[in-house]
Amino acid sequence: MGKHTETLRRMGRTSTRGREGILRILEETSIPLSPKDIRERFPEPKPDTATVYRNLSLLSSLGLVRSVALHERCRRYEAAGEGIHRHRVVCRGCGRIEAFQVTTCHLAGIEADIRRRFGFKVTDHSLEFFGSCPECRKKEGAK
Amino acid sequence: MGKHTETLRRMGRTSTRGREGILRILEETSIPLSPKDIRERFPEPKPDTATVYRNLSLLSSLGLVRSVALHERCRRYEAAGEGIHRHRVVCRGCGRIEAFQVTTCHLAGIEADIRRRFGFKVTDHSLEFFGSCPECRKKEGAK
DNA sequence: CTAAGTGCAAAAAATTTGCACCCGG
DNA sequence: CCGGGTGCAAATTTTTTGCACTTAG
Repeated sequence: MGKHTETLRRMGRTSTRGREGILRILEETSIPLSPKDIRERFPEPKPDTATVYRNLSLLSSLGLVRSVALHERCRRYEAAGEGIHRHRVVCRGCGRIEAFQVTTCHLAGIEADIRRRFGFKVTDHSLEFFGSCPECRKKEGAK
Repeated sequence: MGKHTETLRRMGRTSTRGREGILRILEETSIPLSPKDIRERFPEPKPDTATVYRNLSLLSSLGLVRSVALHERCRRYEAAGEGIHRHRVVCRGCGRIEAFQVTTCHLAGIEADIRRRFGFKVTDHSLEFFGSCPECRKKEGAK
């Protein structure tokens, strides 16, 4: 049916309104969304909160979605996929979030180092920046 | 009284058992702890959970403590300070956490870039790695 | 038809808040 | 003594779970 039916099918899962919806919603935004945000963006009838959580957890384990931690009370999620590799800057003042792509991730060296030192095989990383956006800096004076 | 009385005093705050305790506990561990972990490591009488939360939030705003997001249900905290700059590797299989220091953080370039592109002044970042530890890789076979 | 997915209600876990009492300076 | 800090209880918020009903394949 939807755009992701195939992908889900290939992974042995059914394509449902809840799953298609979450994937679509996450693809339409550049900043990660909380489960609540996601639910609210569904057209009526909105899926149950429990369904959103269950599907996020399933899609995460399939690698189609990834959780992003921005040091808030709740987790956020973003679409995950092949070439997708984004990072974020979060303003400590107003909470504004900007996303950007990094051309080459300078972290390959660190990952190799981790492999050597701990034997951990790194499959993923998360990198977030925090600071003040132009507006908040202006407000606070010459900080 | 305690080791941190001076620091707190200088920042216009009182030194109390709760605050000294949290700072001491976080300095004694290399992996970040959850509020619950922290409370449990207090000798009797343990402070109230609310007190732990209130103090973590205060110490965070003073920059003496920092929250670390490891994509779990709860936040964790670590001691923050001058030269302290640690990152972590988390095993997706068993949850084991290893901490390590990075000699030079390769991120200065990215931070400058963010400044140029968004006008954000980056004051901090968080970088976490996820993967499988040697034990979990062994268990799962030749992954 | 049948397993997998969903809604609904309730539980569990994490975090926050109000208020009265207590203690550090 | 006084204001900030704490305990205790209760409220909020986030996330999970059990169960009966529905639906995709």
